[in-house]
Amino acid sequence: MHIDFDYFYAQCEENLDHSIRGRPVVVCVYSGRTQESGVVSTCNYEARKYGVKAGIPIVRARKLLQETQGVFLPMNKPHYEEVSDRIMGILEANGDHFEKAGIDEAFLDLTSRTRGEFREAEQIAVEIRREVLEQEQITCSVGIAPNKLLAKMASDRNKPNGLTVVAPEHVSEFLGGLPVNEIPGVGRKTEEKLEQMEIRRIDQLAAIDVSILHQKFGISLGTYLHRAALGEDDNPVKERDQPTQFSRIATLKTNTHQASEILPLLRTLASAVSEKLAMKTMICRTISVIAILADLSIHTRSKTLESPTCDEKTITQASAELIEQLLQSMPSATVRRVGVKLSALSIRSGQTNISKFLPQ
DNA sequence: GTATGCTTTCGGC
DNA sequence: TTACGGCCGAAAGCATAC
Repeated sequence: MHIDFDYFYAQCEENLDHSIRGRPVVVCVYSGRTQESGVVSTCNYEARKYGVKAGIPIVRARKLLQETQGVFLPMNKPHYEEVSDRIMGILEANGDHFEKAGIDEAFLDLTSRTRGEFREAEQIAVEIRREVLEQEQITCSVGIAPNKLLAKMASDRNKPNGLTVVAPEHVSEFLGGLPVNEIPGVGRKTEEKLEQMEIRRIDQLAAIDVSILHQKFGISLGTYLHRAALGEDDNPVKERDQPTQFSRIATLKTNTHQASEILPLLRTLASAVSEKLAMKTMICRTISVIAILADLSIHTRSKTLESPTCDEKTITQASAELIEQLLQSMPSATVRRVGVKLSALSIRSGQTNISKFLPQ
């Protein structure tokens, strides 16, 4: 089973202020560069009627909603995380295995508690939706299917507040007429490549020889596309353990190539992400910087340490060196946004190094 | 050639 | 027609060791 919280951030905002219900609600990420610069994070369905959607610039959403009583709100992520955590608790209690797949979605494996009976899974879905609505006033869309891939595609079918069941004997009719971009992982690039092959629907993809897909997309993606088109997926619902990376990214006031104009913001980001690492009592072995240029192209440079660290000075210093290195390697780069990413994480145990075990 | 590890890019939400 | 965030995880691409 896949559970997706409907237009989650905007629904949280509707619950914080009931007076905005029924009006277009747009949750925004303001970059701080100018009054209205930034993008739409998500919006409710009233706003979607006018063409507003995640990822478009805020100024464009303003124009689309200029004739309406549209509400524009800044993102309040800590609040959404609190609501999400409580809902995840409800979900976890209702499955044999639970997997959080993002702030607003999760998978449950119900195989053993329903003994594979889809009607029983459907009853559990009804119960879950009632409980989440009662406790948190959040509606969800749910997909029930033989595996994670199909469950996710099923939850997408009837949004918002939908419940879609795809029993094993209905898999091919469910997939048949859908466009290829309904397959998770098929974005604009893969869609275009398939379009060139005149493959638009999943049933057309299913009819293609797997060796042709290997040739066009490589073994990994080719095999995935072939199996997905047949509704095959054997990934288990698996509890996600520790996070694998932390990052902080922000937009510069003005674009620049000068390291001196980037370093103050970069240091702030390095400090913030170091603090997050320390708060989680973790250490990192790899430090990366990310630069997004004026043309929105993304470039990164990274460094892997001999021994992992959580030291803010070390992380700040490495970040500064990496951005200098990136700027030198791209003499014409005009930077718009910068970020710092920490990865190769591990849990910090009692000792910070092994020196006391080495011979003197 | 295969396995492994590191760097960079891609894509979802 | 343009406009344009901040995260995350995974895959791709490449180098090295055997």
